[in-house]
Amino acid sequence: MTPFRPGNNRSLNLEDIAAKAGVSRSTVSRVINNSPNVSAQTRQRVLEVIEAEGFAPNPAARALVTQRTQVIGVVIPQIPAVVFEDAYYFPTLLQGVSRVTSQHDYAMLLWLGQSDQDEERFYKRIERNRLMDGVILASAPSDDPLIEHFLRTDTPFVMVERAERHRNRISYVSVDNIAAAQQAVTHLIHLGRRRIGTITGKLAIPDGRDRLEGYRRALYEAGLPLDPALIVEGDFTHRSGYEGMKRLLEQRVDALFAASDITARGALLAMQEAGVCVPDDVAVVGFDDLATATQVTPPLTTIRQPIEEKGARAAELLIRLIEGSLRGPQQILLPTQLIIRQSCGANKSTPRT
Amino acid sequence: MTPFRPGNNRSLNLEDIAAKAGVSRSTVSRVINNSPNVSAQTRQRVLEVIEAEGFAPNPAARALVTQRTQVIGVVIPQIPAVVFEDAYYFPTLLQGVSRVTSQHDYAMLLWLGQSDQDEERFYKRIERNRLMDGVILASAPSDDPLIEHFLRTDTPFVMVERAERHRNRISYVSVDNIAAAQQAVTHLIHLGRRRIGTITGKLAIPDGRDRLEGYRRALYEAGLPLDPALIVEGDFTHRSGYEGMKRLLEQRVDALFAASDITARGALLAMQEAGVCVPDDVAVVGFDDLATATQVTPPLTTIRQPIEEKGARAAELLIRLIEGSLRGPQQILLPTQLIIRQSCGANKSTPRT
DNA sequence: CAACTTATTGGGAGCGCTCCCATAACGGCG
DNA sequence: CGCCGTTATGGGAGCGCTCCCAATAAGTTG
Repeated sequence: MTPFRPGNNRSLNLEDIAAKAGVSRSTVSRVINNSPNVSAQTRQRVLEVIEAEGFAPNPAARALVTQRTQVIGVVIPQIPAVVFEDAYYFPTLLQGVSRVTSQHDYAMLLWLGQSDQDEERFYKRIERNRLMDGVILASAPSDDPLIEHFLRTDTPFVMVERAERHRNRISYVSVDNIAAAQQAVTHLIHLGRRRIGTITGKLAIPDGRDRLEGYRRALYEAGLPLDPALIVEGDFTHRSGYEGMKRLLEQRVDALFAASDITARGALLAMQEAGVCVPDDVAVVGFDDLATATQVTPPLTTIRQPIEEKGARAAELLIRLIEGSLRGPQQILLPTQLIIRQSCGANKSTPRT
Repeated sequence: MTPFRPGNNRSLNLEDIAAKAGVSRSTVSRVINNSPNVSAQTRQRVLEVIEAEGFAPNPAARALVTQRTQVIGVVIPQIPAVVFEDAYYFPTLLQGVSRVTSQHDYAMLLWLGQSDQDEERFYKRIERNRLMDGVILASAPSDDPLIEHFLRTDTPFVMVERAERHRNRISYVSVDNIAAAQQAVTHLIHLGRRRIGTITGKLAIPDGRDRLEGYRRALYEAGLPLDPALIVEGDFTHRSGYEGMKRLLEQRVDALFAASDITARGALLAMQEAGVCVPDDVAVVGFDDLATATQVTPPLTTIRQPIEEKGARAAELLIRLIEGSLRGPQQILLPTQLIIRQSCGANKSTPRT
């Protein structure tokens, strides 16, 4: 990396390397871009010079002509509520994205929405930025203006939630939240629970709505009534779990399906304070299988979703869309898994791990 | 954003805008760069065209000549142990960085170390990348090879921990971990605790070492013996808190200073399982004041450090170094605050917030 | 009113790369 | 041994911008 600094002697370019290797600019370019039309010995010689000089081509010059930057963007518009509470989720997702971009030699430009700040400015900055070959859009509400913009400008992008509004034009990587939630709630039903409450996630986000839908379907399939009083709207946060559970306790629920582990933890706290025993009085199932799931008492039964893989697959898909080896829209659902620990009461002896 | 796509009609450039406004390329450039030598009415006309067309100058072309990209990097080499456990820390730090880069119209390139993957490749990719005007280096071990590299290549960079090895050549933004830890432990001493154990952070990282040093100094100042058996080496993780506390309980400690809130939570869990009462049997003080501190029972007494501000100040400093309005090295220590809740036993009635 | 500033504006050069085309080198073959 | 298809190499053009300098317009002054 060689940014400009006062007095900086300019860094090497193709011509310099060419001179040192006794060839032309073009040949060096061919070597760097793995063009086949270079003799083995010439290639060898050039590579040696490149290595010795630690040369790397100027990405700006390259981008100027190729119209490619080898940079993808990751946009997370909804910082405050979601990211900070569910703090495990985003680093993990980013980790997955990072793993794949690294493999494919892309860099990752991160855009975090600011709660306090001008939203319009945020969007404008992203829309005007022309440094990105494509974008991963995470936890965006389904009416996010960027969706329209990317569609209109034909910008490759991948969402990490199920798309709704333009569902047949949008690529995404997600899990089957409906089926997963249904499995979680059905599990509670099989354990004999009948008054099952739920604290939902943010209902502006498909994941939140889908998990609620899964809850509904499980009750319906089991022929149980759908009691609105047992559904508390939350937003994935700890607080919404804590407050929501207080209300559900008044309804004398015997089980809880929480839309995230963080929310479940908030609910656990409320029950602990109320002297309610988990799982004997109330059985609990969470969602995500964050690290925190095993760090509470009792350890949480939950739905494991492959967050890191979600990020990785999204990045992979995006890069293929950018490079044209795949055409959109592509929609991928990754499998989830019900992880049974103690909080649901099905299992008295599972270890913490 | 207008990446290349097959069949894409090339996006607008200065010349196009100039034609539409009836001026020359140069004048448009002057308007965009706020050069004073443009008549008010010309400027007005050009701005209108720019707005109407949604034009933004091609950053690659601009970077090619200015040698500036308006991009800073954020490098976090130590993902696995630190980021995932202490998951609140990094999003918050990034949030702070993002707030400031957004204000100054910089973009943020994120580099996450991969646990499983070729470390050398990671460093090489960063060193070779020439898209960054400067770098923020977070949670790097003090012998991180990037430090040497940035110094050698004269790349502006800022660390968010106290620098050690080249301390008089490196800019950083941190908190006074030593003083903060000392305050925490002194607080325990004032509460009458005498067998105070500590579970340290990662000792390869200055923050970890400094917090241990603060612990030492507090004991020394109070004339208490320094018992090596009461010092358990950890790494900021929940697990190290859980395991570490088991060992400390054998030593019959009456207080714990944990190097992070996550670690404190692990310790709390171990004590809960052992039937040890907090704060009556063992008083606990953590570090960081993460959201989780108020979400456990009892709520954690802890040292609050301004993580978001740390990121923001680091970004601000970096940008000033890049733009030359400040010369390095600059070293900034932000204030911390002892937040007293119930886990130390000093306060029986504080609410959760 | 000529000479001289000063405020605007236009256009050439060049940043470092890729792409295209022209040229050179090289065998193999009739 | 001349001809032709490869294969390898070199150099021009141009991506879209900024910077510099020249040119023009406009205003000032002796």
